[in-house]
Amino acid sequence: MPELPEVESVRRRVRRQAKGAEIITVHIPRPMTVYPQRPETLKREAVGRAIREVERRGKNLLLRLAGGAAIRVHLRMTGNVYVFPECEPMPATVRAWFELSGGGRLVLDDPRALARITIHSKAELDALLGELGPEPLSPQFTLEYLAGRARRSRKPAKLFLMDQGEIAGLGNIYAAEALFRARVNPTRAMNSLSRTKLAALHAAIVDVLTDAVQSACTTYARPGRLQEAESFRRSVYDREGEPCFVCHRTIRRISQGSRSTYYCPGCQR
DNA sequence: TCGATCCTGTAG
DNA sequence: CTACAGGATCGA
Repeated sequence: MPELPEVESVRRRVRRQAKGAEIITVHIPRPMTVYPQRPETLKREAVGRAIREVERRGKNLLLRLAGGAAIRVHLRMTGNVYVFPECEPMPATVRAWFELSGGGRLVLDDPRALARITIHSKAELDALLGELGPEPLSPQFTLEYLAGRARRSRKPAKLFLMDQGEIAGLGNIYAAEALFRARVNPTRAMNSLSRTKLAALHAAIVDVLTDAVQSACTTYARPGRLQEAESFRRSVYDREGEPCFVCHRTIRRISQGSRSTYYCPGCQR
């Protein structure tokens, strides 16, 4: 669901509202939320600890706790995290929540109940995050890196971009939008792209995500559904049958890896 | 690489 | 009613 830009907006909000607070109690109204761990484990390891920092790695939201452990929140398709004042009633779709010192409640809200919260030691978390590719908005994500990985991958470009082990944080929307901006056909095998195309794709990924982070962070101040940022203009995603803004041909939808891919058959050859 | 699975909401 | 949804994982 939320992709990197939306998770980043959540991170900034949660950091402002929860950094420094101590976790007083833990409530897991929906035990599956903690799968494959047990609610007891999360309670035992989190209660009494202060939230030292709120970070993001790919689509993972990380609450770094005093003492070295970290809580990992993955929002999946429809999750959202925010801090509620104690006095406000919580939605029925809250799947887990922490009572914080100072009276706030840090809440994981998720109608579809697919989001997950787990707690990890430093070593455990490092191993988990080690599976991820580089952050696309960090200096580690270079054209050299992309070209090196591309050379070894026969995957269609769209699936490559969505592979969290290649690049961390792109999902269905921004992968499609980056391919459009780079004028790359989503079905093209990664190892068949020219250096020029790879350079365009690298730049497009950075541009699209930079724009989207900007939009997402201005769109979400408070609780609500995390759709993609309102002010981000989709060029292809969910525009099947509509005209391309650039060449006016009809946007098409195909299936890749049992997900929808949208693209412009004129611009992306 | 596909299909099922975890779930609920919404659009058609 | 069915199809589909911005994610990820697992087994066939």
